Amino acid sequence: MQKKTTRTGPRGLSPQEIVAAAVELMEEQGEDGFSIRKLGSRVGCDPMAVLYHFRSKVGLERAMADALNAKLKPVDPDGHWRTRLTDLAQQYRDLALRYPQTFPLLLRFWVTGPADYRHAEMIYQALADAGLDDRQMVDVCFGFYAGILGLAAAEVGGLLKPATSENIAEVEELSPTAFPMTTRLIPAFEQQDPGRVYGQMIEIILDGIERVLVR
Amino acid sequence: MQKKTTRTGPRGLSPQEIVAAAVELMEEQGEDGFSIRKLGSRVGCDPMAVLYHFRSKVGLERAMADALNAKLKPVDPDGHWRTRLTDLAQQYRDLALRYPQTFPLLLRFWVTGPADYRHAEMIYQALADAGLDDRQMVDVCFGFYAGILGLAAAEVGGLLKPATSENIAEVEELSPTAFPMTTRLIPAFEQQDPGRVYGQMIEIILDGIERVLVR
DNA sequence: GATATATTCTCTACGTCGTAGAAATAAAGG
DNA sequence: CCTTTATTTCTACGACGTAGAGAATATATC
Repeated sequence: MQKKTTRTGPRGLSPQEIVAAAVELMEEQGEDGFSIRKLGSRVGCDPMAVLYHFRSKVGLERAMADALNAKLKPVDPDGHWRTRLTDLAQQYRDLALRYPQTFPLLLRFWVTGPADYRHAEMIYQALADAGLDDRQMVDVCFGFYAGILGLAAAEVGGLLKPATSENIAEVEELSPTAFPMTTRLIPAFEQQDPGRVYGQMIEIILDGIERVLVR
Repeated sequence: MQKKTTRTGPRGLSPQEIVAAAVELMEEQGEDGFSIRKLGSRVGCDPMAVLYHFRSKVGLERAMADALNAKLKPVDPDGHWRTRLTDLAQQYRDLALRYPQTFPLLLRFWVTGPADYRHAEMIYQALADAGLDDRQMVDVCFGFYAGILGLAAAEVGGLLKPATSENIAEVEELSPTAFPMTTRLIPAFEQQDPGRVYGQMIEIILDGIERVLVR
């Protein structure tokens, strides 16, 4: 009779490694192809072992989001406040570009874990250096964060890409009288550059923050 | 013998009504509780009839997103450009608050359908009135849209809400030396107001747009 | 060392899901 | 009438998340 080869009991499965494998799987297969079962077979354990560590699929996804968040590096505290916020914003963009499939989780779980506090603290300090008062700091911090995540998510969603020829064809179908601006801007659509849009928008927000002071 | 009561063949099932019922179902049950099968039983047809009209669940979700988008009303074209953009931004906020479960679809399908063009045209015209050149108009339009959607999504995600006592307790656990700002701002956390954060951020963005001109 | 307890992992099974494929019905055009 | 086309239903399949029970290991207590 065949002896059962499956072994149970503690094997030192590390939650961190599971999360890392989960992010990898998500990037390879996308949200639709991502499942606890596939993840289990990838890390070589029963699917239920994953759930034991994270309680549910949602719990795992939360952990994945926090793992992404934890990849951000502290900004240089000696830089100008604008430089620091720009740096942080660019880090979010880079994160989104490197993990396009996983990044949207950050917009499902707006607060994911301890890493959030570190980033918020950086933003608060930058805004304090900018001269905002306490209430403004809190308001602007959350607004800034939400705006950045929206921008980064839009980029991985493909909104900021230069228009394809199909896009252009679609726009050319529009009535020039009903859509005078849209049709006029066709040449500009083809020359869109996600990085430029992103950077431009960051500048706009930082300029706006500066003007909070004089209002 | 019981006569089969199920009837097949055209019955005048309208895609629009299906989408409306889908949004309703999504609002009642949330994303997890939302399924084609439940939707079918709600509109009184076989689940596959739904798929016939929308090809797939994703196709249906796209249509739902576009249906939400189509609820926005044109802004008064005679208003100041700032008023128009503020109005539009507030409409997105209202939409998110009224359809919190469905709204996140807009961040999955960044461009959903024809309604998008109408909104984009409004933004272009406002930005033209603000004095931006063609390239700036396109860049800022997409950036503005992404930022607004991020803000609205953050609000329905609960990021902008005043801190709960559990939040506060969590922050109080942080080291005051490692998190000087965060701990200092505790009083401000309790007095957060989503509407104020949202409005403040819109102002910041509009101020920033204005300053694009003088750079 | 022996025993008890807690932790970690596997197995089995259940209900639900999206949807491919085929068949049935109705409407429209000849 | 017949043929074609557009709708709707039926059936069935594989995959999914996870509850519940049990097995194996580690750790604590004596």
